Amino acid sequence: MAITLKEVAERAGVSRSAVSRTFTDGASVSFKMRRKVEKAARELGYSPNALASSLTTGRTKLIGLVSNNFHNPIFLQVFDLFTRGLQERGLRPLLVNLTNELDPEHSVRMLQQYSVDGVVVASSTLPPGFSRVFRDAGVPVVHSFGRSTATPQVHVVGIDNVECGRMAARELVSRGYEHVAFLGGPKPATSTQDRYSGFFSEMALHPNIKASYSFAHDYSFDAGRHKMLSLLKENPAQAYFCGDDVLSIGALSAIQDSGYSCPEDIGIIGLNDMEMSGWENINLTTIHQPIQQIVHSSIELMVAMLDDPDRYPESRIFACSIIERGTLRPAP
Amino acid sequence: MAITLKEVAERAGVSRSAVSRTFTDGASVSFKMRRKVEKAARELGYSPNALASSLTTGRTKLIGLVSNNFHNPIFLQVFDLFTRGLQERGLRPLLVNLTNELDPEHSVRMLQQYSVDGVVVASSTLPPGFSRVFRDAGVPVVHSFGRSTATPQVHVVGIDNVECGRMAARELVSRGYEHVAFLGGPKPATSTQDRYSGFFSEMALHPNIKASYSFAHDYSFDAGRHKMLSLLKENPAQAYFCGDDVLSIGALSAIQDSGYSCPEDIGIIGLNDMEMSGWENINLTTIHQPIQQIVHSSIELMVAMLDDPDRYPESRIFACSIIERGTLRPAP
DNA sequence: TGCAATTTTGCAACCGGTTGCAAAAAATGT
DNA sequence: ACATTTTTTGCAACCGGTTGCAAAATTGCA
Repeated sequence: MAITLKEVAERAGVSRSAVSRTFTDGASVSFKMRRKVEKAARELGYSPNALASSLTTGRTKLIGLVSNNFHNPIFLQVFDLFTRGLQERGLRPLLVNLTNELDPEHSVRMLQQYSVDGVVVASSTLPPGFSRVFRDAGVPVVHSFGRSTATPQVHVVGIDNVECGRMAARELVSRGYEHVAFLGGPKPATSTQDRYSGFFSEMALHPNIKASYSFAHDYSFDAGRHKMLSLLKENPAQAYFCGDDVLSIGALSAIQDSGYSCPEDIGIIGLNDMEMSGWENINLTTIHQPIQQIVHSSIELMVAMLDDPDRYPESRIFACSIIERGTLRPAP
Repeated sequence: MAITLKEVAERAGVSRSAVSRTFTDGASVSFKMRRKVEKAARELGYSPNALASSLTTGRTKLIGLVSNNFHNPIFLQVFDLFTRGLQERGLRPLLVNLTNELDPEHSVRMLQQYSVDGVVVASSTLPPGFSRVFRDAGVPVVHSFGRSTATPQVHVVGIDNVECGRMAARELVSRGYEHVAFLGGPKPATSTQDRYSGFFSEMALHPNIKASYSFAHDYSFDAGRHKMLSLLKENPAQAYFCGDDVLSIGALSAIQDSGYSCPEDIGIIGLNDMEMSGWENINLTTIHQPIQQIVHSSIELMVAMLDDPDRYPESRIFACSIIERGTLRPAP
């Protein structure tokens, strides 16, 4: 068993409170006392038990990091940024994998049992109601990559997916395509819905351009490939705005395998700008989502909420931009 | 603040111990008592504080999941498997990102402060000494994807990298290549060293085949691409065994961009068989590393160690196999 | 040097649970 | 019905810390 406060106190010949105080900054300890205690602690190899102290302080510095997206490579980057960012601030990410978990209440209970100081929900496919459950349970929550609304009920940090849809549509229009299409991710995801509505609101301004749509059942390579293979069998569009990059890459592979070429026969524009999209043998034109900013901002917001749990919910939206690579033909 | 044991006890009109007992299985509680307590708990929305109980039981069910590899897509799968596997057993992964962390002691201290029940180190690039630090601190540790030795000092679960090197060499020999090469990952990584020595021990049996080597400074696309670009400028080999898949894909992109073609001009065999390697527009021939088995076995071992912390250290090695796709030319 | 103001220290209660032990209650046997 | 065994329950101490409060020690100032 590890060394405890009491043992240090005995060895240093002081009270337990004295030891406790030398290890809490801001406490009143004389220089001599501090030295005595630190010496004893060093000799014994003592380090305070964070969980025991959390009992009285009410702070664990544990942050639930909840996600359901463990198949999209962009989330590796998201986890990297979150874990490092949290660690730098002395917070500890307790990772919760929601895959196959149908009952959000279950995760809420679990995280409450561990007295997490806050929860970050990182997902674009979870319904807004999910993060609200945490809020209702009195746990500070930030929904990263969530849907931002004018009247947010929990803190949301992300992008304006409607605007991204418009942006993609404008880009395809400007390239002179006469038949464009939306190939979305999972239909129920808010990100899919918003990109869809943005895309078609823009296309409505161009009634002479044909615009169609379909959905892949997943933000995944296989789903994109599969859907595109079937689209290619019947009158495909000239260019597709795909749900995200990994879906786009699936679609690209389908295009190539079916004897078409991209961007000559069919154009593709993705969304996310994940690292891999820049690889020379993929070279995907895509809309850049500023992941780093989103994560940093989420952490900042979380830290702010730890001080003020009743902070008024806000939406933080970051601008996206088109990264031109090789999967759209040049404007005529 | 959350509901506590005491409040439930008061409402149910019983002692605190009675409440505690109804929530610890295996404890002696009469049916009537259990019902009374559960009713009160339900009405109050009580759920026990896991950290408080850990104080007396000495168990937190927290498992440190330590890694330094947040850039290799294969680790997303690793995290997925670990988090789900641990969750299924009622354990909670506390994620630690070691990127930029030079001092292992620091992480050890941090994990000790949180009284983790055990630590999984998931990395092929961390030195064996790193996981030993945990063992020395009295924390049960499993090193996944680590180097297995005949006399393990901590539990290791992984593959036989030396054998993989041999396997790759044999494969290239059998394909009739006359100049082969090893393009390793970071030189200090044990995985690199072992694959290197296996590769050359096999090639030593074929003195008439030219064999050269070099190292990329990282298991990454950029490192692979960069290294291959420079190799292509001077007398490249006919086929390369690359450090891992992501390195291979970087190398492939360099080959294609330099006007060579794969497998016609230059062959590539990778290692890992990550999901992406099977994508039709990558289609990499590679050595399959049974990640799922490794993770499952690591978790199993960890669970076993929770019951018996002094369990004798063992190495668990899983067989790899070649997955033939399109980046090696057929045997002559 | 003496006295008030300030700082440092220890006591003891508390955070939210668990558990050994003995008393109380229920079950069993005759 | 009573004695005996078994099960259930509550008391109180404990897990490893923190913290309000008052006593003790130190400091400042006349």
